[in-house]
Amino acid sequence: MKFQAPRGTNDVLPSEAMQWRQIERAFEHVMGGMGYGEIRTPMFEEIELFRRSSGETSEVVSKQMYDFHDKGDRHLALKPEGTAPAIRAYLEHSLAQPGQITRLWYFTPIFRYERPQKGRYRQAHQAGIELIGSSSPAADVEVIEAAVRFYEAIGLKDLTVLLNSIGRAEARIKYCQLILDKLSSWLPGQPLESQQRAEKNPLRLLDSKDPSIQAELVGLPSIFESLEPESLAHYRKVERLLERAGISYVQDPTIVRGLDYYNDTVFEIQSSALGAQSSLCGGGRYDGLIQQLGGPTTPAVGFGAGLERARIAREAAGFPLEELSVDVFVAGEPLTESETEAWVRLLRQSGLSATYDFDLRDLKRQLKMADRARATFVILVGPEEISTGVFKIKTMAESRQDEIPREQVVSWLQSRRPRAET
RNA sequence: GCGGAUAUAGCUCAGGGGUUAGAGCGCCUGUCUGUGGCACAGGAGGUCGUGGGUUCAAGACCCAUUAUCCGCCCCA
Repeated sequence: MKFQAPRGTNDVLPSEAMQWRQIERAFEHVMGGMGYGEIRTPMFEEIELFRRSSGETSEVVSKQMYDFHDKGDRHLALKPEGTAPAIRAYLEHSLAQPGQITRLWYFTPIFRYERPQKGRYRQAHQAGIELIGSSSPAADVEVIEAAVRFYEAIGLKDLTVLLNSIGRAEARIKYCQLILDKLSSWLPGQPLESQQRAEKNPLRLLDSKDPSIQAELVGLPSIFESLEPESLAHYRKVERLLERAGISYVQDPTIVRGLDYYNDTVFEIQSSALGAQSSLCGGGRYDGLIQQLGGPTTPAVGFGAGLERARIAREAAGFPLEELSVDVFVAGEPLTESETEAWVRLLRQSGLSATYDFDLRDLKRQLKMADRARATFVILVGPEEISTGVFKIKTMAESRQDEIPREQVVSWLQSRRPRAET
């Protein structure tokens, strides 16, 4: 019996793990710099939390949750997204202070039972932020800008920010009716799939790839004509502030989001490197969610970013996998075994990474090992060095060798190491 | 959940019923006695995804199953 990782899950091996750490660190750094604090929430929650927040009819809740009953017969679900748990914790611990703004970031695995594809997995990782307590368009823009700055920080270019407004519930209902009216004579003969879609969320018909639907929708007025004046003004202000921030965007009426809690501003950031799963990140404003979860009426905005997709896009953009490396390989001889070990220990305690050959085979072989291990330096610890107190240090990439007195070795290495620990 | 493709060495891939299954890269060893990379020579490594079936004979054909990829759907 051979085991393999469950469908739609991935092992992350050391060289790829380094990419992950860079991405996570960049996220933490960007969000920290904007005044966000980290929040960590459990891997699973009461299933009801997600039903109440994302909406019963959303695909995520109705079909894709990993849910289970525990031994106490609690009905739980592995979290399929990051916002609802963060808000739950925000309310549970009374982080809310009247009139104050709360900024949170998180990094979490998420779970969805879906058919896997590149960029779509059953366990994925999501990083996101929630800006709670402001209804200002400036808050929307801060959140969008945070996402953009994060992608810049990890070196991704050629991204597209897609922006839309879906207004408030009443405007949305009105607009959906418009869509249904437009399709009323056409819909009855259509596949069940389209009909169900029309029933659950007519807005979703807008981003259908079916050309016949698109043909039917020609001439449909823009959602902006149905928006309440406040929503429209909010949207226009977001546009102006984005321009002022130097963030280019494309207004896209097909961005409607799959989770029910959004209102007004919705956005996605896309990369062309990702095939069908082109969305790197999605978010928007959710002024009704906190009340829905039992809190006071509180406006909020946020986004969730898929990190697998960020990593794939980064790889497609030509970022190579990092090679594992060590700073120093200590080459010794059987005669100098204890001194060799002592050097390894000293270097490690001095903050340099160091390894050596346990078997202390011949020098040629040890140099080869050092090469394989991508050591920056090799220090030779032989009888000669020990008696004279002057050590030979090879800088591998430059094939050069320096002779350094014992007491200067550590500082010599530290000052020449390519880059400090990241 | 629907449609399609793929699975052979650590990696990328050839082989399409008939002796001991191949290449490139990687890995190991030697040429090389305190000096890596390069070159040359040699070597290790495969129950051909898994389980059944057809056949004198299956890596190849058939069925099932698992996984990955592409499109739909959905979204991160």
